[in-house]
Amino acid sequence: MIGNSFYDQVYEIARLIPKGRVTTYGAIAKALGAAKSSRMVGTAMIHAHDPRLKVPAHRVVNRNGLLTGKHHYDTPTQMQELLTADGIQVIDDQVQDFEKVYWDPITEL
DNA sequence: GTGTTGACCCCAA
DNA sequence: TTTGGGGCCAACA
Repeated sequence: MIGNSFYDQVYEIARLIPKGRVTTYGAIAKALGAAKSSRMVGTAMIHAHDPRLKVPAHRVVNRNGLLTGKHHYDTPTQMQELLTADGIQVIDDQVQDFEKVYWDPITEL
């Protein structure tokens, strides 16, 4: 059963994020035609914990490339380690070379 | 049913 | 640099 809710659209795009790349909440919201609803993208990610969704929430960061949602993981380093495992350098909750690893769902999709 | 909060973003002073 | 305001809307008390 595939829903068409805003959340499901967010999850759909999040799954398309290539390994070793990241995107932002705002970019996803904008790609869905709801640029001002970027907040909802973040809220949706909280629900993304459900393993059935298979959403790589760790590849979604805020506009500054900062890991704002890391506190929602089991451990404060979980998100950072997942990104590092993807080949992304993360120092002090900040994605390094953010411009290079940034994946724009609008341009790339 | 109302009020507050929040993994955000943009703009102004 | 920090602070404040507006917008969006789901989840929660």
